Amino acid sequence: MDPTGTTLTIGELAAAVGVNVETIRYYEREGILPEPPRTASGYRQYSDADRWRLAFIRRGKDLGFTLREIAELLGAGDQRSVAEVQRVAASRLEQIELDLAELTRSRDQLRRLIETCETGSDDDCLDLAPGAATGP
Amino acid sequence: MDPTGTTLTIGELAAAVGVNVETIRYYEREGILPEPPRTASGYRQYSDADRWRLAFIRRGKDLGFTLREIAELLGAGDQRSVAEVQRVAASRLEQIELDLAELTRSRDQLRRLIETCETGSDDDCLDLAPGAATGP
DNA sequence: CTTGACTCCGTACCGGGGTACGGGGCTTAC
DNA sequence: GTAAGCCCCGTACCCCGGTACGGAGTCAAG
Repeated sequence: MDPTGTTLTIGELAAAVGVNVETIRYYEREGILPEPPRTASGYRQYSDADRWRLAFIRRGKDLGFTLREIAELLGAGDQRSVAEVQRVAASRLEQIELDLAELTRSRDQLRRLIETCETGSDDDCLDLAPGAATGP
Repeated sequence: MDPTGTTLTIGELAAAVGVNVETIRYYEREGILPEPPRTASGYRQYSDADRWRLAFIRRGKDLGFTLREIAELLGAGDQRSVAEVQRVAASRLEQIELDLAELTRSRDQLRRLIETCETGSDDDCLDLAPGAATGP
């Protein structure tokens, strides 16, 4: 099947990009990857453009974009614009900053809890509670 | 029903702790809250100990523990120990540090991407790609 | 007594991102 | 020709922490 190597089977594409075959089918179902042409016997035939698209999706995921955002970026075919990438990236960045702040707060609270368990009262430690009422 | 106020209905407990009624039922199903005694007609009767337990769960969640970890901490009734709290807290803290590191990496990558979109080549921006091949 | 708010229960569903299964058809190398 | 290893498809299931639904029973206030 295509000994010139200009098209890829789903398994070859998966291996090339480092993704599960089922994942590719899932992306297709979700409309994130377009339906490729098929051989006479129904096998999917992927092109280099598809390989690029899939790698793009991976990069997007690594940056923390959701599949919906990535779909949006890949969205209207060649309508992808620098402005759109900037907009989505900025919005994602904003969310990350929020998540970081929250996680940092949790981290600090946890550190205080551990400190309390080491040097404070057992009751406070067992309550997980900075300043709460003592247990039952 | 119990005008002395020594027990709480599920709705009262929910209001007292700031939680949805369905959530309490869910916690019970999951074994995180014990099954309370019932009135003759089947209504759940919660005690102050339950109120404390539920508040504990909330605090635990705020600290980022999973419900399983919280169940573990509440686990063997009064077997809760300072050592156990420290162990679970330390393990959670470790995970948080990992998450923070990963999120920070994403943030930095995103900042670079936005920078590229502002001042670099459009192709690099549209690839989301620091140093990748250019698109189709 | 009636009305309205509360409670009961089981079950299904949400989002996000896939993974797994199973019974069949195709291709390829030996 | 035959066996291994792909690929097809639909469907169900995973985690997590709940939320929603809907019909029936119960409780308190007026």
